[in-house]
Amino acid sequence: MNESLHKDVYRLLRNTAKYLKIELRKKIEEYDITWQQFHALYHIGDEGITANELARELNCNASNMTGIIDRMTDNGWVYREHSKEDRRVWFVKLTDEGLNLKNKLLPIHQENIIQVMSVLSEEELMLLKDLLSKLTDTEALL
Amino acid sequence: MNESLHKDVYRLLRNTAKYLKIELRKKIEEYDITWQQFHALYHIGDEGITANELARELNCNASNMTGIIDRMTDNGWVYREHSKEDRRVWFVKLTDEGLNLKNKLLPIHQENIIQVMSVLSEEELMLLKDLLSKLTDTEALL
DNA sequence: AATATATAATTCATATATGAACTATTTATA
DNA sequence: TATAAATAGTTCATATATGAATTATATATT
Repeated sequence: MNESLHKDVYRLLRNTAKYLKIELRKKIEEYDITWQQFHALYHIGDEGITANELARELNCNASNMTGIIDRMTDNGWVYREHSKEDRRVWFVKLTDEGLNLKNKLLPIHQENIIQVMSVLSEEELMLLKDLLSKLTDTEALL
Repeated sequence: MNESLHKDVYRLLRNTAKYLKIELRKKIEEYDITWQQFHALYHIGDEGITANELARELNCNASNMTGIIDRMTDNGWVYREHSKEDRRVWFVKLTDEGLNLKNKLLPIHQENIIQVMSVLSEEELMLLKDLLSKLTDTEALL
């Protein structure tokens, strides 16, 4: 098999993901929130979420999460609340302002995603989904 | 059309790219070089390359490049050489040590890429390539 | 030639990433 | 129950990212 095909597709995959991110990110950051802070907002539900869970959702590590939550706290969008069952655990919860911002930005972001992905037909999207799933389902990645 | 399909595929695309990167990165960083510094090494040919061109190759911005080149210089892998035609321009060139490291790591990285991508058949790779190309070929992204 | 404009690279301020070490708790186990 | 091992979150050091402002130089225009 032509082995440069592997490299070409890998490069294209990385670049595509990166360009889509840049495109979507630009649109979100127009609303004076960083990309990662927006994603954190996205994953904080009414019950709150722990820093560790949030880090897992964002695919980032816990130490990184601390700073992001700190800055969001400074911005008035979230606050920390100690867990009663486990004194080690903090729940991150939305302030009213944070909830408002989330409710405002979420539909915008969803619409942006649909827009950039709409280049592909439904058949193509399902096909792409299958191919990508194969790549992440490998033992080597887990 | 089911609109959550767009979001699912977008998320999968981002996650796949991220996991592949993490996997490949881990293997490279075993050799005591950072991921970005390795990619810089990758793109510096015998004639050298300017900081701006290098930044474009790495999809990062020029201000970022300065620090990466600085650290690579500290590590003894590259040096800067003033252009004779244009005093604003610096060429980044490989030292012998940098060239040795590049020659050592390049085939390892290529092999790693082939390994993770080999989950897909040649037909699947070509299909994936087509689908991804459609996503980056949109006007919206340029 | 004098001035305005553009360009290459850097510096600065801020926000992520990453992994190692550390603190406070909790859970497991001898 | 005393102690070891595990866990949640933080701090620290270092390396990227990003965009705005700055410096030095080159090019275009009058």
